Amino acid sequence: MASNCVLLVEDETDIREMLTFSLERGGFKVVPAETAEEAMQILDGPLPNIVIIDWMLPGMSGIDLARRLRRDPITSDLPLVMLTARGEESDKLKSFDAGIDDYVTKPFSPKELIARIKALLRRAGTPEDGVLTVGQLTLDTRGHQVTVNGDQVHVGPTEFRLLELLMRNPNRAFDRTQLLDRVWGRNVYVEERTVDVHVLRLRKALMPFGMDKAVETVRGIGYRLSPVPAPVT
Amino acid sequence: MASNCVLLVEDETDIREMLTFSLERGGFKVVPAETAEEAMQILDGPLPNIVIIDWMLPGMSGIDLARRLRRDPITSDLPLVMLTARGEESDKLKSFDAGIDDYVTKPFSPKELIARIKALLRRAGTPEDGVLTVGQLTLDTRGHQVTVNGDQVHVGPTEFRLLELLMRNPNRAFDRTQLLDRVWGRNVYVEERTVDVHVLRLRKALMPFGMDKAVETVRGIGYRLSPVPAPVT
DNA sequence: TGGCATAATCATCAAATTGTCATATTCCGC
DNA sequence: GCGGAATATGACAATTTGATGATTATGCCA
Repeated sequence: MASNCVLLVEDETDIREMLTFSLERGGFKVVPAETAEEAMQILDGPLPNIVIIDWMLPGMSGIDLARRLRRDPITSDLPLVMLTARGEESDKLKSFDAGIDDYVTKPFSPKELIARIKALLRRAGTPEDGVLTVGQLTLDTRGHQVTVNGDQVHVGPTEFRLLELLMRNPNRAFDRTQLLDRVWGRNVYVEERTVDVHVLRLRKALMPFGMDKAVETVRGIGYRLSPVPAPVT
Repeated sequence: MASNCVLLVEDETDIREMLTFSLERGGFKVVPAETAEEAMQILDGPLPNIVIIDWMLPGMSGIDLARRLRRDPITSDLPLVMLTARGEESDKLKSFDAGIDDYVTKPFSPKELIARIKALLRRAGTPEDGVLTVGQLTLDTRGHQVTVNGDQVHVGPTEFRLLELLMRNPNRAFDRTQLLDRVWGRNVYVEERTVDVHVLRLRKALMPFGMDKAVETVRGIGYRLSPVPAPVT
């Protein structure tokens, strides 16, 4: 399912179509559902990024759907927005109590709804943004951690920066001058051979995991990180 | 700053007092500020869990304050709720655009505001019950208690705040500057080495429970809390 | 005002990291 | 296969960084 995907659970055809139109114009992919039951069926497949639920639904009510989604571990983290015609305070409180994230009363401006959805997505957004992945290798820039299949790899600060550069540019070969400039910093004088040593140390650290082959030598040029170790020729 | 701590930025005395009363009855600790400038000064110290900002403020406006908080890395993650008398759509859109999380128009029901705050705190990863859990570690922000498998661990106030920050961001490495800013407060001058000492004390306190390994040193960077102590490499 | 608990600083020791060199080893064209 | 160039590797000393205990300062409460 695409990135900005909204599951819209609304039984009234005209409102559903109006919202679908507005949301799509707002850059969202919309999957419509007419009932809570249909919504749950859809949620058996790939998850959307957010679910918008109408309070009044035939069959299972919106709030029951919300409770259900919160209870299921698979959907319990999904951002939920409740939509309703009534401005009753007790309804709002019940909804929040059921675990929804936001509540919008009709009539509402589609723009405001979109703004609220975006704010919610921003807040719910996967906090792990600093994670680079190349093949089996994982580098967490926030946590300063390198892992192979979850196993922690210990590398020194310089090797970490070196690997980070390589992982940000997989398959690209850097010569030693470039590496020195970008890892050590410009106008810092160190021997070019020093790069070799750090590449060696990086490989040694990766060796126990069989990933040392990922750092390839480009003879006459420098080094390159390969997602898949090159097949032996 | 206590667990469910709300920074309330509101210049009108009666509204501020009414809100303070309601919020405290709702289980929040309230820190009031009359102006954006005062709020920023407060935010130089330990951070609250959420900030409620009135749209209309003397001096710097509420929306400018919101923008400012979003721009500063230290406060950029703070949940923000905008409060306003006007129901103007353009105001709402501008607020959401400035990065706020929710928007409530006066007159509003205090109960709804509290429900929205709780929903936001839930979404933002700040548990309302004040209990953080990372691995076997448990930290109760309300009772100011740290436990490992139910056994109480004694830590001083500074160690407590330090641990709280780390537990709110497991697996994330902080350098000493960040820790000083967020645990000690900004513009407080203390030696960077002081962090080491408090980390040491925290580890010592956790040692009898074998959890001292959870506080990991990230050489060249700072420290990190790991849910599962890393296997020796 | 003492006394106590916590905090901050400092000095020192231990450990990790780093750059360089000397010496293997590998690669490639011939 | 040979020779030279390029790369890999192991060792080492200097430097940086973190850990730790002693010491002093600070704040709080009776």
